[in-house]
Amino acid sequence: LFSGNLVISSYARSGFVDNAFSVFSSMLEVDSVSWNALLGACARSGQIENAQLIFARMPEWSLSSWTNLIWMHCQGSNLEGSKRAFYEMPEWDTVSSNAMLASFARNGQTHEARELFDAISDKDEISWNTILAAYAQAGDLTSASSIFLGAPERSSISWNTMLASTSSFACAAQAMELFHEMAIEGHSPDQLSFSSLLNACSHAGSIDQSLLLFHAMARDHQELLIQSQHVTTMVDALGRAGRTLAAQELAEDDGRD
RNA sequence: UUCGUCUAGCUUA
Repeated sequence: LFSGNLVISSYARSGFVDNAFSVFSSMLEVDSVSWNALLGACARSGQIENAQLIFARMPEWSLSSWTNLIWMHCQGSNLEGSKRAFYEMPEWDTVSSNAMLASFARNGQTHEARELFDAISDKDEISWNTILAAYAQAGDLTSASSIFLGAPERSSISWNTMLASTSSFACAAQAMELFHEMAIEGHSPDQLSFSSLLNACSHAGSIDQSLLLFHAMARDHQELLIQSQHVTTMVDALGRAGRTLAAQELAEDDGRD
């Protein structure tokens, strides 16, 4: 049973829903973990019909089952679906509330997100990061900053959330500043931080600044390796700016066409 | 590590 569940969940994570199904049906005995793992497999791969069938057939519903539904509808930007599941479930915990919070955030419902956030009694780091993301995605940098500063702790995810929002809703200089503060506070910028920043520069129209930054990345952060995705971003930015020659050079440096 | 929740861009367009 234990090992069967382990196999189902690993298939679920890799997106092999069919395999998860066959393991499930071949098991002599299943429990609620098996059912939830199977439900999670469908939810993750967006098989909404199947997920609903499984949900209906499950012998019992746990917090995990409901949270899977909320999360699935969140991924599909189906706010009503998330809310239906959330309000139908008998009790809430921090994880299910966080999932609902994410759905509000993704669908731009910052007020409802805030109400729910305030109502969560045991807020964890994810609750804070999710409400932060709600404001960040809506471009409300003022509220985002106050959440960011008010949170009990700031992880790399919090920093990246702020950085991404600043990159798209404020100016490149501010994004750059955050980027440096992040490092000073002991959170190494990662691939996400870089692409936000590159994007900020290219949207600011300062292609030359992007190029400088790009080369600085290669120099100062070799431990991150310049990933081809960044090269792609740069090439695209150059292309959009009509700098086809520079784009070509960059692409060739990277060994592509 | 037997099940559920948080961040960007690019691509698919």
